Amino acid sequence: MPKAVVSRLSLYLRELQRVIGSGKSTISSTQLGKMLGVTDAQVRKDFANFGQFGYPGIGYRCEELTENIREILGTKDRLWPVALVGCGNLGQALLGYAGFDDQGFKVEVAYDVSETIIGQPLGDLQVRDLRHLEVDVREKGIKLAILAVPAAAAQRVTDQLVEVGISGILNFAPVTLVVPDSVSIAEVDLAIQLEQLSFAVVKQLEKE
Amino acid sequence: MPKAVVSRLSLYLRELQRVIGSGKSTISSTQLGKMLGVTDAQVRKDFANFGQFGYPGIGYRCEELTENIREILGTKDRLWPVALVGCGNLGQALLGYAGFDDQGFKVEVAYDVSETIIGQPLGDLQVRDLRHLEVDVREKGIKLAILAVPAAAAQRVTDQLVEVGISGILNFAPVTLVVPDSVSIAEVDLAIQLEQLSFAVVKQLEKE
DNA sequence: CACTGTGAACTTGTTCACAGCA
DNA sequence: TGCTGTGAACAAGTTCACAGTG
Repeated sequence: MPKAVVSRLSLYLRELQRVIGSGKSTISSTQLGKMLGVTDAQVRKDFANFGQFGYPGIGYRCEELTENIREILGTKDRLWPVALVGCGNLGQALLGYAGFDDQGFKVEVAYDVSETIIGQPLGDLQVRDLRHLEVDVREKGIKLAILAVPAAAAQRVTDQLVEVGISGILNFAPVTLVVPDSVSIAEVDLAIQLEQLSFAVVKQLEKE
Repeated sequence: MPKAVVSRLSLYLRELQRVIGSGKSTISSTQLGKMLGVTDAQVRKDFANFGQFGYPGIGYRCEELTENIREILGTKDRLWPVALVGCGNLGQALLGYAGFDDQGFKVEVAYDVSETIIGQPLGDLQVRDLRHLEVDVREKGIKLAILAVPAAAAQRVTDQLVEVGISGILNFAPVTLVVPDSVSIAEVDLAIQLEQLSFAVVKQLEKE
């Protein structure tokens, strides 16, 4: 199965939630595809990887499809506890960021190594010493971590995360992390995103 | 040309900067490829899209290659002025985030629409009323914007950005933005990234 | 000799086109 | 009729393998 499929599933989900909000109860592959700029065949093929969710002549029932996608992504009837590691500027903002909760994720613990930050209240949490990581992770069954530490510390902290059994890391440090195959990484590098835009803009200017 | 090439260019650049920092002056496609998990042929093909940068028998000169990539991405000898739109939690953190400057981007202005935020100092800037957008963008020659407003406002603000001539938008709102073809969008949706991890983790667990 | 650059082979991912169903 | 599900055709992207070069 193409791995771009999974990221499209997330996008379908996002659109479906909007569609449901607007009161529609079914949607065709053509309509759903248009919303994110893919063909109708693509939409159907994507879902076909996981089963048969549609109704010929009708389309897809929004509520039902939503549940099916959640099931596939692993966020149905489940709230993933997440550890936030690094409570500087970015970490703090991420904690404040809404958007997570209703998608099935909840930041349960926040860590830092700086004496001045440890113990501070942050949202409805209190920043904890990274030393507690191992015990907390075991106790709370945490599998996912958000890594918002400085680049220089990223690999070292990652090694600790892997050590205590974290299986997925959302990495904000501009560094290629080395992890075992059993651990997944998602990367967000803001400079890289801006570079992509820069390239696109320069190319566009040339075209004119 | 495959469009994944451009994002790999950014990654090559990131690694090269590390390599240069460690004192190496040349690097082979094999070495560079290993750093981000691609084949040596891939590395060479990627660069071949833009010219001939390597030296048979030697490899690539790191400094030179870095400059060439910057040239391609449009960040060589140039500092892109960027507008930050939305100065809530996330917006503020993004402003504080380092990483931008030395990559050729500088947030020059920050906007909000909330009376309580407008006028507040933020880093070495002062939050401005979004109404000034048009004049500022023209005066400062701004082409790129970071959009960190609530989902509900995202499309409306985007329309304004497009209107005043912004050509690239880094979007943090969990919404598919509609823009003309001449405008580029890069998306960062944190919930989607976590969903990708959730899927990967669930799949991994099944495997065991 | 160690490496790049590149056409040709291959693999992966997308679209087409139509059978089958409500 | 309006739509899904899907094999078959096609397109895009990646790897191979080797000629060419300092």
